[in-house]
Amino acid sequence: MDTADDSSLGPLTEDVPSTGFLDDGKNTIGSQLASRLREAIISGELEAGSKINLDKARKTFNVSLSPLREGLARLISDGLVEFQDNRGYRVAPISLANLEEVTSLREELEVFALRESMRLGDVEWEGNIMRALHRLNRSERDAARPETLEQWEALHREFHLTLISGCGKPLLLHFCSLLLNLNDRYRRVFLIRTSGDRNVGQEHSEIAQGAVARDVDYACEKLRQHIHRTGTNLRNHLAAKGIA
Amino acid sequence: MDTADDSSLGPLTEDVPSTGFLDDGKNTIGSQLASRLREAIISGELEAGSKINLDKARKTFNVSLSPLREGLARLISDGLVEFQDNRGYRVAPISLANLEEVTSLREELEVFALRESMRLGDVEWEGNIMRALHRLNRSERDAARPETLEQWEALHREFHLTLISGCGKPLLLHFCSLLLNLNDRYRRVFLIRTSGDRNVGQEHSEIAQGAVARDVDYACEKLRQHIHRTGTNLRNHLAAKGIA
DNA sequence: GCTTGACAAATAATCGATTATTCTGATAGT
DNA sequence: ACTATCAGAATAATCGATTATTTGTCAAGC
Repeated sequence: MDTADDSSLGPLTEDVPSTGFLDDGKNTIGSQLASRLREAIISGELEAGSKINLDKARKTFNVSLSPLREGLARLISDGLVEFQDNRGYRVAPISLANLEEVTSLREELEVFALRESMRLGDVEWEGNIMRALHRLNRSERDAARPETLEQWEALHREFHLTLISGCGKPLLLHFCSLLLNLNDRYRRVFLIRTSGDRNVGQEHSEIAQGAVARDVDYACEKLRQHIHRTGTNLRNHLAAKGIA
Repeated sequence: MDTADDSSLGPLTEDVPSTGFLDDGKNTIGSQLASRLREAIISGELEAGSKINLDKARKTFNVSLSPLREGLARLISDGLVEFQDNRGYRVAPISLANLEEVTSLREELEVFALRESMRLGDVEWEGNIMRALHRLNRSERDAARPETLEQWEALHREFHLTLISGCGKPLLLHFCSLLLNLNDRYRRVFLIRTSGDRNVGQEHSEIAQGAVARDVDYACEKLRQHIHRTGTNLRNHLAAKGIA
């Protein structure tokens, strides 16, 4: 039980959006690998805690060691990969404790960032929220079609990041983005569909409405509850699968 | 004005504490480089914002590209180095805005971590604080002898991390450690000696006393003020040097 | 039976050389 | 003069091979 089952990881063919020009920094093999691996980990394609064998990965992706290490190194910053000298890389493990920390820190940091955004955000920020909300609410999650799940996840992530994008604190945004990554991995791996007693769409709407209306206490409390509920929900799913 | 003046960076000879055994993970060249470079950046030896020329660095440190990139990649996680595809690495720039964010986030995160530590920390945690405080207060900062500054910085960092080490949240500790790194760079570069109207030693003592006495509001407020004062102090020094 | 040590296989780290990309600055055209 | 273009230099990225370290296995000794 040492090596990840990477059977379904095809060779990398990054889907460049072909917006025409403007090199947005996904050019090197190392970068493409980082994206590919990030997706593989968050989606659960690479099992949490499993060792990443460099030689096998090299063959799987048809690359040399250098860009492979490069890509993996970046995922360390994301908290998705762990590393030890002379022992190589492994997919960051998951645990109840980790999930609870991620949830707790999201409540603390995302709410703080939302508060700051409401203090500092301008009209463009408001507009971005409404757009992100609309796109998210229009998106459908069909468990039968994985690509819709991926799409929803991307829009959901986008919504949460947009909410706090007005805070003017790059480091804080970075931390939140990181926590969101970790959180999304739990959802994608453990949550096929959201629990029945929630209307997640409405929760998002309430947060967004409160934010643009600058009702600080309301919006922050709604966001906190939203995060907390997701945490509780996920915790139950982890417990059901016997994960400590 | 593109390339860092790395003239004073000697070849790497990591001072292994030679505690005898127990490989604590500083064995590879990449790791040693990471330590060496981290120190060089925090101490200001490598100028903020300067480009890191791989070829020159390779010669300076007498290493090959692979471990050099490896080491630099780790400093990206620390927020001390920035990277762009095909354009290489540069020392993370400093700015008033960044200092203010670091200070603001330290107030938020370190105080939160202290509160959690006071809620969860055990007697060992208390003991560690008293030890760290004692060692810090015994250490002297003599501007004429750089090694005492380094020593003080290490102990100071140790004290702050120990304070919050009982929080049981590895990710939070990681964030705080990172912010402390960034903060220390500002201090080491801009602050030869602490401003006259402060008794930093007493501030540390008050925080520590409050923490072990579990006087949550007192300790947290003292810590917050401590961080805030340092921020203000540093901001003045930056402003005096005309840094925006 | 259990530990210890030596060897071999597997794996990670590093190197030197090669390829790809970006930067520079000289030149030609407007 | 000013901008655009292109060759050559500088620099970053990648590769394939080599070296170092760890892990697994098995036999000897207790």
